[in-house]
Amino acid sequence: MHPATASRALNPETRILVSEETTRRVLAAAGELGYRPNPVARSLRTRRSHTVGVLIPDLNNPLFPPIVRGLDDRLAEAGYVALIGNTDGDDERERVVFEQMRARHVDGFVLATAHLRSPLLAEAARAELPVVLMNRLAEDYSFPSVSVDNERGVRMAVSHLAGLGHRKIAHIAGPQEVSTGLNRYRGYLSAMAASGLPADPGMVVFARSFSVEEGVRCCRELLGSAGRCTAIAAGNDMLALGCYAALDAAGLSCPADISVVGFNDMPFIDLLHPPLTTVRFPHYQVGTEAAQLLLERIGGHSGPIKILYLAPEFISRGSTAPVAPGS
Amino acid sequence: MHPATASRALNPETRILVSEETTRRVLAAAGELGYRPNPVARSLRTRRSHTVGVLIPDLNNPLFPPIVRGLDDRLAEAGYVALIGNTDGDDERERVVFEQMRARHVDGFVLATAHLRSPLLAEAARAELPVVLMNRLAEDYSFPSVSVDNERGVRMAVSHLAGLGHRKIAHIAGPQEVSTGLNRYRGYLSAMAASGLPADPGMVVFARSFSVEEGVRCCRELLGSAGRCTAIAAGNDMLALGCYAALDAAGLSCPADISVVGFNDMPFIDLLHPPLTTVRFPHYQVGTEAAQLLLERIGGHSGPIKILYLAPEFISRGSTAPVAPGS
DNA sequence: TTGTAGGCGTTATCAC
DNA sequence: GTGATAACGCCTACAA
Repeated sequence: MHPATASRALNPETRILVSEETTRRVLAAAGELGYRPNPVARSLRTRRSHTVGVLIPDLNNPLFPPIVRGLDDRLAEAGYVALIGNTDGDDERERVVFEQMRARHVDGFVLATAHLRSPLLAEAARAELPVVLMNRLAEDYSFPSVSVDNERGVRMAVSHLAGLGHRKIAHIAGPQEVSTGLNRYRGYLSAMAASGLPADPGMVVFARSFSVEEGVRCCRELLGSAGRCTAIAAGNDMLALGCYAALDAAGLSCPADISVVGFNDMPFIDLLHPPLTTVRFPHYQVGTEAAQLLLERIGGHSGPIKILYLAPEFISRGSTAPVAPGS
Repeated sequence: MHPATASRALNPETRILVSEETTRRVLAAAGELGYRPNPVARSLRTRRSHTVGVLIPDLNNPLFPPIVRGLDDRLAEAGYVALIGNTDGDDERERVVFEQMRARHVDGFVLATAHLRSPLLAEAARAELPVVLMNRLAEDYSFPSVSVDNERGVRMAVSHLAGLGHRKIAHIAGPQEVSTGLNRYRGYLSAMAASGLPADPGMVVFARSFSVEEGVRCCRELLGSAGRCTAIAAGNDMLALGCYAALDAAGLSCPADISVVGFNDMPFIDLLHPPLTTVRFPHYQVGTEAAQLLLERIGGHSGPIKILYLAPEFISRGSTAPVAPGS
């Protein structure tokens, strides 16, 4: 037989070069023999691995599973697979995993882990590989990215609280080296201004990480300060969970004494007592859109860099209530 | 230069064949040039992709992220990466994903998705590829596997309830085509016998899936039956969550009216009201051990097939209480 | 439309 | 201890 002809017949892209009759026979034979083209050999020849690297802090963060599924599903449609790397927010691990994936000749990267000033971004730029940021933003527009409009999300939360009569609205801000932390903080400031509420610096506490423990610590700090707040807009649901615990420990009740709003709408967060009022984040779509953007770049699309924002949705549940008359 | 020699020097396994001096020079040169061996070419030659396929039902099930991290971490140590495939419990999707991974020449599989009578297992056997079952069991010992001792776990739950004075202990059983569902049901039966409690068939309802909705349905059914139970041992935490909802809807309180025990100790399940009493499952270790078993098979280890059970741990929290005197 | 030939980067197997 | 050579399976000029 004629291996080259068979190859042409097997590959949908080159099939037009082959007579229908031959194609038919080749496909039939391939079916009989259970023939499967070897993607390794193909990769060696075409220098395409049909593989992309995905760096996230930690798959155990409930934020990520739906995002990863979105990525995976869209990538699979295009014949790609994702290699997932967990970095635990550690810069060194991040670098190592990135290098290992490069060594495996991934066709591109989706980074959900980059600190705003991470050396990884410079390295990625040098690599001249397609890179898409997810749930993070490069402020200088040097990389395509997909994220939720965090500022708008927090504004929705704050104006909801203001609408309930709250004036002393505190914010537990996430880490400011991370774009979500920074932009939600900005959203808080602008929302307070827009609602005509005073921007009291004592009403903001900065968490060192998006964790329950930090939420507890920050909430405790807020409770200890003079002129106590009547509502808390937390940087995310984890921090809000910390508030629940701290309020409980302080003998305060949510929402009777203090209202709490989260951000993300984590799975099962609606089952807590009280069910958490929060800002929903279209996790799955963040994944599919990031995959889409990356596929476009991999496909040689060299148009302008796209910065995609997905709209957040405000979810009103039981953790917010009108301000108590006494306050 | 001498490509073959360089190759030998670069590969730790064959380095002994090369003089120290040469090795030193090669490594130095490689360092200078930023040389990275191409794993694709290596795979083509050695027929090893250093890649393994992992099939799970759904990454969004909170059970899986920690398991996958365990797998990933152990595999990474050995220079392997995991390709994660979500099958959503669909036999056809399962087959397709499996085939695609085979086409990518994975070196082995970790299956967490196989129904007891899934055609996938036969296919896997035919493939003569190393396969490890995770959180599932092949009853005929034809595959290595890692799972929790489900029977023992449920026995711990039931004897805890019996110790609290409960005699009418119901069970919401998971799907019986899945080994976890089946074995936990068996555990319930044997525990009831061991505690000298009657095995009333009316006290068992079978869920069609491990989901909150099915938990609601089954719990409702239990509540509707005569001689109502005073405690429920649910097949897993999701089903227990369904019980919470159904009890709520029926105006009953947990644990005052009915005690509930789950299985898995899902993340955040301790934050519910009441915090769920459950059986902990060492998720991460299931992942690392499955990876270990697979690596052994891939490494040509051809000893007897290992069936590994990890011990469950009983976690007593607020959803169980002594039986009410009136009952 | 089909055949031919060379090469992708690595390593196994010789021979030296 | 090192060099030469072929081969892994596929793709793609180019020639026929």
